[in-house]
Amino acid sequence: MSRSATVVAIRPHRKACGACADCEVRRTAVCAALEDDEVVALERIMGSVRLEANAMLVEEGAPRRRVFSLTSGMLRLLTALPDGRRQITGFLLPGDYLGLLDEATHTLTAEAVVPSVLCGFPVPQMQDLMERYPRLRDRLHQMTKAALRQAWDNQLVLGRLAPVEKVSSFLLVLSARQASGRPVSDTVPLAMTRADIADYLGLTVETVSRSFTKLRQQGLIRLPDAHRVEIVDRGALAAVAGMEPQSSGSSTPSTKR
Amino acid sequence: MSRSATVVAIRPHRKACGACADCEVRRTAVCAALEDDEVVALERIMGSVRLEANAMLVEEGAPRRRVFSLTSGMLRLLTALPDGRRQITGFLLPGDYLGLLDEATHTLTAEAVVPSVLCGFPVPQMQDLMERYPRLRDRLHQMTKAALRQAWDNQLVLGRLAPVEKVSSFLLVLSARQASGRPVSDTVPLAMTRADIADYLGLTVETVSRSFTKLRQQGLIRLPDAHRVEIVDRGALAAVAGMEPQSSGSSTPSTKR
DNA sequence: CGTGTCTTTGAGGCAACTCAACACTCGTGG
DNA sequence: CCACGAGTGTTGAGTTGCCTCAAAGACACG
Repeated sequence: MSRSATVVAIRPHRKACGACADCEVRRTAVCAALEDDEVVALERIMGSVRLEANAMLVEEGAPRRRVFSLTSGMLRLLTALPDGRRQITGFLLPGDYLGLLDEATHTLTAEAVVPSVLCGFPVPQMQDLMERYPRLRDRLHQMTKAALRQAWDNQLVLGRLAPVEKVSSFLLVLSARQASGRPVSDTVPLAMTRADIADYLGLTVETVSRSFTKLRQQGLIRLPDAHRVEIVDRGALAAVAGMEPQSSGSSTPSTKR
Repeated sequence: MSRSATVVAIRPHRKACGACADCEVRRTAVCAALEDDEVVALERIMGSVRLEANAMLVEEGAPRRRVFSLTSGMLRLLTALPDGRRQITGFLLPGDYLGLLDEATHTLTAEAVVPSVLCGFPVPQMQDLMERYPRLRDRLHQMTKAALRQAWDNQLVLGRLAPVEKVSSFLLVLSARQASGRPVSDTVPLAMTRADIADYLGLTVETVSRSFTKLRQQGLIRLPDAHRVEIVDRGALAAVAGMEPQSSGSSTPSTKR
């Protein structure tokens, strides 16, 4: 079993590897709410966290002592049932925030999909900063709303889309999110495993794999390797994802009305 | 077709039927953030909205001119696919807020499940008030976080629970929400139809009906009539809902690991 | 070059969906 | 007052498609 390589080095973030000023996500993460001269306040309470692949950052139910901002890598957020079933609620990309819900304990487990780096902030001090800089609080509110939007979209995907549709939707959304600003590339890197995709979409690994194969056979995507997807026909993929009527070919996804 | 009886009477809320002061949801809705003497500001920009059953309040994509607070009745929030499939994202109970996401257009369709009454607030004036009363904005932030929590829970339900588990979970959550403060009653009124429940849980009406029957036959619930459920064995119901290990009887929900 | 993990593909079973029929409630109007 | 029809809920029979189980290929790592 490779899963599980628990906590991690938490270094008090000295000016070691370049400050916030030249951070990759300076303009997209929480800190985007602050001016350059204000960010130092954030920097002062900040700790740096490095995670190896599959390392667990926080576990569901654990006390919520710190909140995090992902600077590089990818995290999966998940809940697990007693019998082992998993539901991945979402993937965190660079710039995303961990700890939107200010409850006493974490409501989701967070694990690294690939080696990742985060900024960690002690909760009490973060609250102080939020009072001092209202824009910081506003930014978190805004990120909460974005997360809610995503969660609502996911409910549609989970509840009403057929497997092939789910995978199509997943690819399009991931493609758009990873582009994030830059023009969308047609090559989408899939950092996560099929098992993660399955647990995100409410399917099994086999069904995910078969769905990829179907999309490839229909010429909508190419699969140079298991962790890279080339989107060949974006329009058709969107149509399959159930985002457009487009009664084109004879493709018969499944459950309709 | 009874569905669709579009918009509604919007009266400029005179002091007709008692002011906010003696409102049912005065202490649970958005307005709970304001003192009695501050609420008048809210009252001044407020309009009253009455909906008959199945009337549509706002449609997905329509410009978001007003936001609402539900005072009585029940609303369903949903998205529909071009081919007619529906996913109900959630149900609004008295005290709940409609318009948490401040986007230009509504992201969800809102329809009345039963005759309902709401307070409506023009968006620009509401924003003014939020600047004047920060606690109002804080309250909305808090309600957004609660909604996010719910949406995350729903993802687990939709993605990983078997039909009977879904229905059990639904009953328990609804029971808790409708109690809202008061001690939870074991009799849960179901205002919505089986079709609504199905579209909420990602099932068909038949499967929902059969799930109710199973739970009844196992003695976990009683069904005095189609729209009232008596919870007989809360613990067992929670166990079925996948919230506890409890390897009791021979019940075999389905998809496990 | 083994070993373990991940991915893909195949075969088969079972559960949820589809289709269909019937029971029930509740207005409406004869 | 009762017949009627529409809407809703339940139950049954059959089918489809996803999951389960199994095995082999692909790939990374030691």
